[in-house]
Amino acid sequence: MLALSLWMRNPESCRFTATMGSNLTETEISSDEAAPTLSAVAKRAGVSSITVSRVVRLPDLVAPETRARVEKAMRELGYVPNLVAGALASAKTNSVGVLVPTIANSIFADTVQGLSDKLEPLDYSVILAQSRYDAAREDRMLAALLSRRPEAIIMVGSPATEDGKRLLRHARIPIVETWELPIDPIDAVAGFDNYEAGVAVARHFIAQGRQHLAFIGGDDPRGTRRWLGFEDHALAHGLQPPRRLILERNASGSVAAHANLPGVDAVFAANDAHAIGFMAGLRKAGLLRDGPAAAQPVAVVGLGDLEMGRLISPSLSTISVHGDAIGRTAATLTLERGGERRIDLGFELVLRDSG
Amino acid sequence: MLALSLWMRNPESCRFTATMGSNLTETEISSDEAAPTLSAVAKRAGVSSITVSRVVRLPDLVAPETRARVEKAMRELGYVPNLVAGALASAKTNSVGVLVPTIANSIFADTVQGLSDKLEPLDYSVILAQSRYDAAREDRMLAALLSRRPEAIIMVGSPATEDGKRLLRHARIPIVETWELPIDPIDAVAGFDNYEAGVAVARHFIAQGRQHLAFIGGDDPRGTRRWLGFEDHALAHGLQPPRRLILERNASGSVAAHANLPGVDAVFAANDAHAIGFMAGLRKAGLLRDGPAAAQPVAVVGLGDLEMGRLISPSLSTISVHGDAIGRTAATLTLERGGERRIDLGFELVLRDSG
DNA sequence: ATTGCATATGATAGCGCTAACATTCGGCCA
DNA sequence: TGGCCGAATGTTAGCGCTATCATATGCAAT
Repeated sequence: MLALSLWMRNPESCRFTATMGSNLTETEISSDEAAPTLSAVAKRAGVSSITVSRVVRLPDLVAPETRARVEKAMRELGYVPNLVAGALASAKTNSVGVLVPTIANSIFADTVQGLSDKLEPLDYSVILAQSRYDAAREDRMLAALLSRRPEAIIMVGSPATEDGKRLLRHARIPIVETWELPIDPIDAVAGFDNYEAGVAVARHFIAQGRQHLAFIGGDDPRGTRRWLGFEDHALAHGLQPPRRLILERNASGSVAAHANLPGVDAVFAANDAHAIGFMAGLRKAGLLRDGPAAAQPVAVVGLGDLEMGRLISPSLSTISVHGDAIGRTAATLTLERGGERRIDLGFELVLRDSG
Repeated sequence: MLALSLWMRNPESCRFTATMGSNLTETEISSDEAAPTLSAVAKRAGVSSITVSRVVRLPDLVAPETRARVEKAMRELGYVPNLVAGALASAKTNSVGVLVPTIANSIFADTVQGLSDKLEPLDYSVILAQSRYDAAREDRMLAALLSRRPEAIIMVGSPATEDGKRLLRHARIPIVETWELPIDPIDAVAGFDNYEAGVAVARHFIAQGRQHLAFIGGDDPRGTRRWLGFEDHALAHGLQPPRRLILERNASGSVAAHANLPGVDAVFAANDAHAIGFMAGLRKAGLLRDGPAAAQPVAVVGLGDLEMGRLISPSLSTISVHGDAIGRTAATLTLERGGERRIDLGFELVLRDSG
């Protein structure tokens, strides 16, 4: 193999062997040549490079025998098209930028999964960036994404800064904001009404006869909208002002949360992880029953409908949101320019045993 | 604004206003011009395009006054560099391809998070692809990634097919395989020994006096390695052959699993989600205690150390694996060519109340 | 035979940027 | 005073493709 490899270093030899009908495979190509280009394939197949380009992109335009010859040359050289060059020449990158606050341990992963599943079969690539809930980093990431000239940007929420919004507005590509329904969207929207989700939970707690409500979770824009709906509805129905506890983003903090909420008999957690952490705290305090919601000293409702919430005991009541549907819808909105640009995917209050 | 916008359509007018010292911002640029290029900025600033290029990439090489002038022009035009063109010219894309089986509800999200956190500050972009545990799709995704000419590829596991391996070997870029320790790696490795993880759990069950072992989970390569270690160790210690139940990838299937495992008194679940699902089934069957491991009729150990496992009751014993550390290490391996190329990040058997 | 038209292929000119090599100009040393 | 150097800027020639417009060829319709 070494000898072969050295021998192969002369491109003419390659060509010669191929002409002689050897069935060289790409494994046998010398390893110190530059990656083969369109024109290398063209030369080997005895056609012009545009014909090779057509074999890759528009095979129907090429006569079967020519195509076969070119495909053979591509295989022999181990040709991998260079989409960077292709994108520059065609002004089409076939990529979409995706910006999420975080991908780890988060429901946004479902959204990324959903949109990838829709886009990958269409030969779009996903360029992923994370803002980590940091406005400055978000702006940097948006600029970084845009400089790769994606065909569209899909993001969770809206840009936190005016600079970010301006950047997107000037990009002249489809922009999809997700997981909320901004009043003044940049372009398209695929989400649900976080305020109404808060209202729905408050309404449920009130119907259940709960008196002292609390909200736990982050203070990101979506969490805050949920809180506002929750608070407004509780106040409108004459309850004591609900309490709001802002927690770190990991669920462990929520375990200790109930100590800071004396007298509270119903808790809306901004996401299921927090809800489950909070329930762990309740259990330690002897305030969790395996019975139905009515038997719970403290009712708990989460948001997200994690699979895990169905499995634990007591099972977790939650606002169910279809993260993957949001992703798929967002993908559709990037591909179709016409039609409705504001899609409310709604949510559902799923009542189980926790509250 | 409309009038201004129309008026601005004439580039000469733009230039004129700028010359007059107006503080136009990019919001005021007409919306039907093509995205500004380097040379548009250069023309406006009265320099050559290479100088603009230097202001963007090597600002120290440009005199402060020139730089200021160029930066002003960039701001006024709302210039966003075109990295596609830059990548083609410099043969450097500043991107890495990342291939995971799935990102939703999975520990791989931690790995993606970890590597992004390391790469994004260095101005690398992450191109994300999912194989969905499908060998054909994996090969397609690898080819798609490579055609974008990433500087490196980071993937979970090894390519399932020879074609995939060959593709990567010929790419002549750093390749990092993660979450396992292949005997014959393509290039670099950041993972742990799945076989030994299985051994560790079997050893623990034996020490605990358990007699009838079972393994539940997927039949992907890593799950299978865990099973093999588990099985080998159990057999070597004279136990009955352990049972293996292959489940769908969602945890719900595991809820019913114990019905198919009569007489089993210790279960190793290939991941924490399955473990928690299995425990939900045990609870329904009255086979779960809130006491310590020794009190459990059926011991359960998971893998992954999800935060949730610590929160539920009984708390979940698990093989702890640092997914984010795997990601960060993989990122480091893509950036540094020298040094150790096979990094075993190990695992830890964390014993809690479930087994 | 001529026209017309579809099919198959090619020549040419960029896409927007950067690498590599000039060039200019003042200052400083011998 | 000539030569040399570094700092600042420019010129040129691509990177590997694709859009666009030719150019051949065969064949049915006139």
